Amino acid sequence: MSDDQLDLVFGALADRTRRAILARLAREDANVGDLTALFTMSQPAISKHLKVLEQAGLISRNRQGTMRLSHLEAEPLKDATGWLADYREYWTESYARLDELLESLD
Amino acid sequence: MSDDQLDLVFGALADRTRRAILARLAREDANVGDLTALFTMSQPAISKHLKVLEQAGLISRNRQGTMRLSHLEAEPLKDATGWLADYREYWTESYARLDELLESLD
DNA sequence: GTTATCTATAACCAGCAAGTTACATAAAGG
DNA sequence: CCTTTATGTAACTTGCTGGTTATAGATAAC
Repeated sequence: MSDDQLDLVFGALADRTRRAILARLAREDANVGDLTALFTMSQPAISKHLKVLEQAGLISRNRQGTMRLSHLEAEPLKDATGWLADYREYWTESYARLDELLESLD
Repeated sequence: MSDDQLDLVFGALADRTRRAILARLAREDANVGDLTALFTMSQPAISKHLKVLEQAGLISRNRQGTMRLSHLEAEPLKDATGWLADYREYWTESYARLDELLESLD
């Protein structure tokens, strides 16, 4: 994954509103109105966040009537995880398998 | 991990210079001069990046004579990976084990 | 074609981020 | 002490981020 792409992905994840949007989209696709209702900010603000997420490749969007549904595209999250994984040997539990960590999060 | 902490960690990772600093520190601790030599920017700029990394918990620093050694603290990277892992079921290879991905990166 | 609904865009503002140069501070050595 | 080396801090500039309001554009319904 290129530095440019990592800039976009980590930059997108650096905002808690955008992380919350991703969490919402993980459950189900949503339109702009749905997402706006979740936060205390204006619809244009949400549209901007969606644009950032789209440019990072984290969501795709398609029209459904007058609405535009946002859909989670988690592939870049995998790539970001891959980047982070290079450091797993420096974690405290150096030799614990990562999926054990993952289990512990459930 | 708190939203505040995730803001700091992902924010720190959103800059390629800081990612490169982490990559360097993964090999060996380094002082500010060492790190400055790796980039085309001034020493104060590097000191600022180190401050950001320190506030995110990604490095620790201790004096060694007139120098200050930066040391990688990868625990927050584990936490960030944990956050990302919640989305692993949405990745294309939905049911591939994450450690298989990790192997493929070596 | 008018209207209503949903979303995008434009213009603006405040604050922060990332860099600079100049200078201050800390520790070690003669 | 005075100097040298290494690093931090202050002040400043530039540009981006995240929000706002107002308005424009696209689609569906009538």
